Amino acid sequence: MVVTRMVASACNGRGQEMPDKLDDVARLAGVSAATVSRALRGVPGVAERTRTRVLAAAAELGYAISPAASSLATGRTGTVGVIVPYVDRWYFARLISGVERVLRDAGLSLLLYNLGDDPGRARFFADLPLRRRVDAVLVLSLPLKESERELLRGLGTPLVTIGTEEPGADSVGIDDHGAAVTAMRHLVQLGHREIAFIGENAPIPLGFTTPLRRLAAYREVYHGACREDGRAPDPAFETGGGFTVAGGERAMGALLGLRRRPTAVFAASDEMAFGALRTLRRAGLRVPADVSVLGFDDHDLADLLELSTVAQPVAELGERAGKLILARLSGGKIATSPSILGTRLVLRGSTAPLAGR
Amino acid sequence: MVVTRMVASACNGRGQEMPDKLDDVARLAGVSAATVSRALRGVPGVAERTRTRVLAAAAELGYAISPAASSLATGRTGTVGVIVPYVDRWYFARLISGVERVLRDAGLSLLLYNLGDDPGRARFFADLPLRRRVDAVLVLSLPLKESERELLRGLGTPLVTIGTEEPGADSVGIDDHGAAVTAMRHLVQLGHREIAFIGENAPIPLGFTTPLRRLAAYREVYHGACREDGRAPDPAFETGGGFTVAGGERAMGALLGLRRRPTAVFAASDEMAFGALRTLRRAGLRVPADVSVLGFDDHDLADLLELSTVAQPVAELGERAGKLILARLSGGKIATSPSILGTRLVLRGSTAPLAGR
DNA sequence: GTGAAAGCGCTAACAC
DNA sequence: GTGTTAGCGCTTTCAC
Repeated sequence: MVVTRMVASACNGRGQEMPDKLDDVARLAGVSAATVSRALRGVPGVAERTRTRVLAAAAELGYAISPAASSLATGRTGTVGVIVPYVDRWYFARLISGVERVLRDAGLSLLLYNLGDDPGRARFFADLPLRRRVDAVLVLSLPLKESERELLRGLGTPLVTIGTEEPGADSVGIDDHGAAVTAMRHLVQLGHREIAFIGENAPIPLGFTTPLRRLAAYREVYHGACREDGRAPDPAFETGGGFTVAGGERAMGALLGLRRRPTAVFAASDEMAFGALRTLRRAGLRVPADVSVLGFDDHDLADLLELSTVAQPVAELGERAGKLILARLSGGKIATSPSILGTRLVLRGSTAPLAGR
Repeated sequence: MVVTRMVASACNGRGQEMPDKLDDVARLAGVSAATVSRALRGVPGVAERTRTRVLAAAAELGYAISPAASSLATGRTGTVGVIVPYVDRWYFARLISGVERVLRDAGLSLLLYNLGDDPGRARFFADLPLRRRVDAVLVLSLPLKESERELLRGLGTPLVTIGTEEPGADSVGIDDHGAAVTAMRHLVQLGHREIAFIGENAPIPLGFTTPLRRLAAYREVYHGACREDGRAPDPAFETGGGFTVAGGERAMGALLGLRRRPTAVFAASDEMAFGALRTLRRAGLRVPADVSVLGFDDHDLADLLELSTVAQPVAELGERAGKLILARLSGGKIATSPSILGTRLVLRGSTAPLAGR
């Protein structure tokens, strides 16, 4: 009978069911619950022999501390909340992946909150489901309204952001403006003067600032080039693609409808650039012979589509943010915020010198 | 001094710091803690007037229940654990997005566990960090070893899977085999006989079964077609691409190196098909004139790349799984498992009739 | 180095 | 309907 039961109960040879408590381990190890607690958490003040004995007992029972009880007693949760505007876009998925890796290595769990649409965002901040549920909060590429920021800070946990800077938060990001300027200059150096931009449509749905910074860089360089030539910049060259392939397609379509057509296009994301490529192809235009296209991100498929782009180290941004969290959590000192990672221009087949005319 | 403190403590005009307790609300509302608890959770047995009074008091204090204390008392956590092999691949990110949406709507939180590599996977099952941390577990497209399954079932929580069937778990998925057969038949009907397959390389890293089912369908149709013609199937036509673009590129390269070249290729994922497209393009071969390519998934960019493919409703799979979890959690009865969602063949520009020779 | 006891903040019986 | 009373399972002084 016993044998049967042991086989049936599987998994570790003992008929262990979930409800094992600290005291069970204590009894088995012949010590008090307090000692077990200390031993299991590796805090100093337990004799080595005792510790090993406790560990053995715990292992035998397949025991694991109850996070709820532990967190009630300590106030710590072992969890970090990650707030994102999207999870199924390349950039965000990649970011999450990077963050997750370092949190996991540190033994922390990741609670994922996707804001969804605007009502969803409002509900999130009204309910604040991560309140008292996390030890730290990470906000991914999502500029916060002041009220939202205050709510998050009111949580009393470290706050880290990627891609935006918020007072009271550590942040990691890239030099959006500088990278975009470099990209634009590349187009200008190729001889392009009629350069269009595909960025975000206003009003910006979830309030990104990134597109704004890239737009500013675009204007800086494009207007500068126009000025040198004594021509007027064309405001119709500033379009929005909503950071999606379909949006990029539409934006490019609009640009092709202009009397004055651009000879080069700078898209604030690769996905929009992909869309632009498609519209161009369908219109029978060749890239880069007829139109140069430059993206931003270095999406997994940019290489496949021969897209020239600005590469940013997305996974590393996530990892860096994760490490920042770990540092804050362990009370370590933080290097001067924000921490900026490098980008680089990756030239592939979608940009070329302006064809002489 | 008091004023200074209140200002410093910021955040909502009241000097409220995190540690608000049920009793504070009770005192303010002039009722007992038990009543507050009942009112806040919306359980029946509280007079309407009382409830509103309590709600008002709670709102005034900006009070929210402590999840840790609540979960210690009830045993419920309001959280579901989602286990994935990858988070930054299109299919998984999409799945997660779908699941998250329904969990969020139901007020549940999502704890994300990315297994990472094999050691990571081993560590995950050794530590089982979600133990006692979640009310249910969802496993995404990840066939479990028996020991792993038993560990998860030992958690005593509902177990739901997507893309795999596990004893003791509810599951949702697609008819992989049927969909792949349909895809292959399409190629055969186009006149193709030399059809290659890009699937998973053995040994399978994280143990997918999906590729196996698609491979089986490939063989069934391809071998059948060969038999009719009295030719021998070419085993070299079965290649592995690791479900990545780069893998697909390599696999296609290998296929082009064969003396007997395929006239059509069926890839078990769009990403691998993308890679194949690229290799073909680089080799100077035209798609579909020289080689037809058929994918599987209907990735966001399949449309962009004119890839014919088998569309599967990924987000819906996630949503369905989420709903299954909600049903289990509310003790509802579950429809006969597994629940299979439909797929459809999407014909775009990458497949065409075999050019007459 | 180890144990006893007092919470952590909530919920669930059980009375009233 | 509402209040009282025990816990839920751990951590943490404070003694020893």
